[in-house]
Amino acid sequence: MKHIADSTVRRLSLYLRFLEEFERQGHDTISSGELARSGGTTSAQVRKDLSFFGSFGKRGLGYAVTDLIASLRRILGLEARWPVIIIGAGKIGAALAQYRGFGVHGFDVVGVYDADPARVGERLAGILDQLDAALEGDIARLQPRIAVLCIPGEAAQGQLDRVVKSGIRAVLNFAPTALTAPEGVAVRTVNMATELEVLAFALTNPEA
Amino acid sequence: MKHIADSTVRRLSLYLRFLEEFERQGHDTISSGELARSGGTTSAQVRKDLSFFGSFGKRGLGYAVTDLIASLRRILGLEARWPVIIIGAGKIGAALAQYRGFGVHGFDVVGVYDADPARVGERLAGILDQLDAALEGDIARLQPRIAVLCIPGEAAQGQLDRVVKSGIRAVLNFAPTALTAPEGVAVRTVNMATELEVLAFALTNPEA
DNA sequence: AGTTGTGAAACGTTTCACAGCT
DNA sequence: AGCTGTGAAACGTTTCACAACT
Repeated sequence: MKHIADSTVRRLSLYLRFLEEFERQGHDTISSGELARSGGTTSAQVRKDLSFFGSFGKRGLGYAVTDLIASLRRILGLEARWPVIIIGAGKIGAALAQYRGFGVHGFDVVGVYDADPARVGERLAGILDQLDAALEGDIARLQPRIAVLCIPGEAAQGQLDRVVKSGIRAVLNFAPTALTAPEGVAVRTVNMATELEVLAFALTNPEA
Repeated sequence: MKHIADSTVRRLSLYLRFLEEFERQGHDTISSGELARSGGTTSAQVRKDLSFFGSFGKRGLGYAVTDLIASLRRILGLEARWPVIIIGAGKIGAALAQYRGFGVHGFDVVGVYDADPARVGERLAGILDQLDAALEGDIARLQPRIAVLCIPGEAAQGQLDRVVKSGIRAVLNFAPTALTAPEGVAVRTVNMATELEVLAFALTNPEA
């Protein structure tokens, strides 16, 4: 397959989100123009994004909402459910562990780990474990495919290396550090400080 | 000023993060190559990013760490502190409100609002307020420059319109919805579902 | 008539490569 | 000798515009 741009995949995810809403509202077809408005893009962009994966519409008519949802779910790899572990049960880790949206979108939190498993209390009972040597065994047993890192910056690279060594190939990083991973491991970093600084820059340089 | 790419601003923020660490380790000069490694990019990219704003290095030598930190802080608009309000005190909103990293990086949480101010309890006491008609008055009085939306998707556009009408020009959105804002208002959306779906795509299409 | 799918053009970003300083 | 700063080249992404189809 030809290489697909990150920006394309991000938009496909947004289209899917909007289509699900659109279907709930009882619509059964949608045009690239309507879909574009939802994602803050253009109709040509929508058609181009989809064209990388095939031909899903009917000329003169648009796209069948239910079919397009199914196609996008298949393209994004959401036909199966994805088991996820969360490393770090501080405020962010604990908030994510309890976030119901995970499950709705096809991701199952199968484990939460913290160096101090007492820290969060009974709400994570049954799922919060000691972050120690047992992690490797748990990964082998539960086969999580994605690890979410919610630990301090200085611990992040170490835990990333560790889960990669155990076979995990996708990491979502909330630590405020750029991480390096071997070829074939997907890492996405969500960095609060950077997001705020981009906004500070925009406020400081309104014309840029 | 020439338009600056979003990707450039993001990298500047990462460079700053790394430089602060590098300074703490006692180094006083750094080359574009060393800085590049930290941000997962190339030395030419680092030099190009900086060149949009001026000339900060010494040929043959590199960059003076402390000076470059000061320059980046000025470029990003971090010389003053930025007052921030958080709309929504659910799990994510409450976690952010208590996140110390905000303050460290020059952002002050001056208000947290929720439709039900009883929900979080005493830890946000003195800062958590009812999300009601008083918001407009608070914005006029406290002059926050950035609003962080931590509310359900269906409420997000409404609260965005509201804070924009009160004069806020920068919004960080954690609701899983694409938002529209008038020209001149910077909006950044952090969407958990999309981040996970990009990882699911990467796992499903290892070659793409 | 209306909308898709898609090559080609336009645009933007990154990489190259080297002149110019220190 | 070493490293920056930067035009120019290469590359990637978005937009255009229109033929193809319903």
